[in-house]
Amino acid sequence: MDSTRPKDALFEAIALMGKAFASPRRLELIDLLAQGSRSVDELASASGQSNANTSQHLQALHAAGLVTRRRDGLRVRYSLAGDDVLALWLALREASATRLAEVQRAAREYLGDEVEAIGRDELVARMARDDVVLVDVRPAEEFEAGHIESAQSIPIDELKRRLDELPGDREVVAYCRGPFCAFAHDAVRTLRAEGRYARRLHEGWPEWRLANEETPA
Amino acid sequence: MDSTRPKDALFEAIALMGKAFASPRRLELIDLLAQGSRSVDELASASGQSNANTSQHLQALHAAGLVTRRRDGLRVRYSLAGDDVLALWLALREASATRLAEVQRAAREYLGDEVEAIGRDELVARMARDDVVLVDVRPAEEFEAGHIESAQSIPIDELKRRLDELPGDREVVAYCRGPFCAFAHDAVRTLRAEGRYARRLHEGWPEWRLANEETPA
DNA sequence: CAAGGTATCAATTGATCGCTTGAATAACCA
DNA sequence: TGGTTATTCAAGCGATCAATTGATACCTTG
Repeated sequence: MDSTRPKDALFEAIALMGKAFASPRRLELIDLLAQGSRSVDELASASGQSNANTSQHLQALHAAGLVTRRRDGLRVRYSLAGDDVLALWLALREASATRLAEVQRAAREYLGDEVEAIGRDELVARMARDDVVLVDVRPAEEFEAGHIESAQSIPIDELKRRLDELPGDREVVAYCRGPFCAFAHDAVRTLRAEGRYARRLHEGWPEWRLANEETPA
Repeated sequence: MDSTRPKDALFEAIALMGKAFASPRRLELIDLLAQGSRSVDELASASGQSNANTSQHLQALHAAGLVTRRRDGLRVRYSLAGDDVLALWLALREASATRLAEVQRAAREYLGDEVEAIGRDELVARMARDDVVLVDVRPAEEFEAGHIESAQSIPIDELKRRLDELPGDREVVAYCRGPFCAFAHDAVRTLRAEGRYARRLHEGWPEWRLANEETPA
């Protein structure tokens, strides 16, 4: 019963996709693409890598079936291949945060002191009562590529000088790219330093979108 | 805003887990562990690898937080670290089957011609009518480690000489380790060659168990 | 058609990975 | 205690991978 050879081929094929998740650079690219499609040099500068290296990693991701690309004039825009890929990335990130002390430590180091958070259910309830103002603190292009319905866009860079756009009588909830993105943490700290009551949404736009796709309105 | 260094540490930490999914051997070990806990040399012989090599891969999986181990007398028994890890493996397998032609080809090669399958919902309905007989064709130890409630165990090796244990008036549904396990396919082909009406359950025991954990009875 | 920007290719280097071999350790048993 | 089995450790070799560099291909604009 040495039927092991064709079985090896199967696992080798699956490992083609697994290998794509083995490099920190590629994970960062996937994380960026979770916000929406991007060109090669947008991704290169966002991740601080050379164009050539970024292109190479993107091709690896493409070979693994994780991303799609299409030409757009001079540029090539890459996107995640589908919501199953996004879900896979979120599951890996979540599992690593649960199981690896290294990840928890790195996250604390990167995000700084924990700030008060709010869950999706509570946010939905508060929004129904028109009780909070929801702020998307990601860069404007990402907001335009997709955002939570009733949110207003104030990129984290501009938050300090646009404080007066926020009504003073309601709590502020900030969200950004996800639980490992520092923007919402920074926003909450900034707002609290100004004496406002602010919390961060525990999840980011990709998680929100995915949850709403699964249970369509 | 060169906040990229601590962020790199985060992605590097997550990649520690990603790397664990980059080797076909380790994927095979994960797949075996999805059936239940196993000792090192059970895993070594099941995967056709040397003990030392298997032990090394298991330690890599342990360092990545994907498996737990405990001594049991002379042996060390490894298990998956939790259902989130199982879900992650199933998601990777599913995504790779969707996105990689390589995987589809290897699966066809390994499983042989497609045999008629049945989904979970239909099976549940038929079982409620006591209309089918459900057979677990995995090795007996795996059946004992956990199985679908009303199933009877007939390992694929013994199926041919135990055909008379199956009532002749009902359809047979066979299941095994999962959609990429050949046992159920083989069982259905064997039974059809004997003139019985048989189908395979589209999923295996781990998928069934996980689905029932999520929506507890 | 030439110029300029964007993306990819090709070749190289150093680092890491995967597997083997042989020795060491741990638990059990007589 | 000494023997046996299961697992792990340590060293080594070949193969693969990640990043750099410089050159090439592709598309648009003038």
